[in-house]
Amino acid sequence: MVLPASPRRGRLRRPDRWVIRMSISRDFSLGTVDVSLTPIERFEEFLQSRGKRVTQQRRAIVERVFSHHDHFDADSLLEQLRKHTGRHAVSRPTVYRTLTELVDAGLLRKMVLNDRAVYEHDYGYPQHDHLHCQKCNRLIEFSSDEVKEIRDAVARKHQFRVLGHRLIISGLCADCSRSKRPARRLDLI
Amino acid sequence: MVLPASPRRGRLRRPDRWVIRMSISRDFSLGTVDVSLTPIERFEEFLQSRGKRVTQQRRAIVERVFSHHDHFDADSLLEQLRKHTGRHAVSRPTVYRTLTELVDAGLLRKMVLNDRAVYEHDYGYPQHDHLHCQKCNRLIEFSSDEVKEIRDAVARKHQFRVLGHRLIISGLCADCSRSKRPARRLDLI
DNA sequence: ATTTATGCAAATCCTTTGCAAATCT
DNA sequence: AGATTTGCAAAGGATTTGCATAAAT
Repeated sequence: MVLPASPRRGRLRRPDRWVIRMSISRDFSLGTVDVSLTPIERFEEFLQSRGKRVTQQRRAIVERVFSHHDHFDADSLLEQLRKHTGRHAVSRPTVYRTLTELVDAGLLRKMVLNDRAVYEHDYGYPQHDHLHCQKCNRLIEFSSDEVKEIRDAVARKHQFRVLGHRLIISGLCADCSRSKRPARRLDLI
Repeated sequence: MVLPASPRRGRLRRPDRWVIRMSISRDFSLGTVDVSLTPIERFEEFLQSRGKRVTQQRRAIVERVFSHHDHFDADSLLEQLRKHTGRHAVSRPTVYRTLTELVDAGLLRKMVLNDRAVYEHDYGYPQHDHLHCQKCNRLIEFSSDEVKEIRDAVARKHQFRVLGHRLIISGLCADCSRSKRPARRLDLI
């Protein structure tokens, strides 16, 4: 993902089995990510289990969010919805509210980069970590079993019950380290 | 440091003050941290190299910050300054401005936990990562050479120039995983 | 004597909330 | 019908900034 602007993609069909499309850099194969429910179905299940309702807005948001694999923030999602959903766009508060629900439902993961919340797919997507370019803001995903091993070993030693981890390696991506312009200050990782 | 129960933006009032419960756990020896300059000296050097001035406020802040090893945020620093520096306290904007300079100078590291910026010593302090308890907010420091090795290997593979990394393992600390109360939602790590 | 810093108040930015109207089940 | 959601406008909270004054070189 390159934070400020994000690319657009086509609409989401409804395949028998949901397929993840890629668009950002990724350094591991997805293999056959096998999830029995589509994100929308999974979300509806979640909503029902909590006595919440399946509204058009919630549906529109999940569809847009899972129409392509990318990192995004509330603003970019809002803009995508305006572009793609036209007059049925969703309001900003609803976007925020739904994003929170999607995280609760385990469909999205949230992280903070440069002082704003950034989301990425979680449901049906393999666990991974990130390289973050401080200059162009690009995110590169990578996966390392060793990280998880270290994590678990350290946790065990401290009798700590792991619920997750986040590793962000920050610096300059190949392109940016070639250019002369100075990098921005290492800020909020 | 035990961070306060995180007030989510806007929804809750922030507590007037939380108690900083002694310093944090550390799982590696400091060894003989060998730095030729004291933090204040180092900072003065930095300021001079940039044509900035050594003011009483900046001095007061560095002294307070390095008077003990702990994690802190702008508010707690501000309060410490009020307590210890009495009427010569420093204003909030100056605290923020100086904190930024200290990060630039390499004296402090900044991270975001529960939606607020948290700082810790960097100068003369060994590189390390954290275990973060989602329930009590405790931070446990640990050090692992392997993390750095993995980091560098991954970076090499991507021709990525590493400037730093951040690994936060979140979950429940030993104490909290014993207790019955439910953990808070995995939020902003 | 200059120039940079400080403090105050006000502004920003992202995010959340109160409430009446609209929408689900 | 009855309950939950939505959208709007406004509020919140951490952090930043404009500007006149104070302090450092």
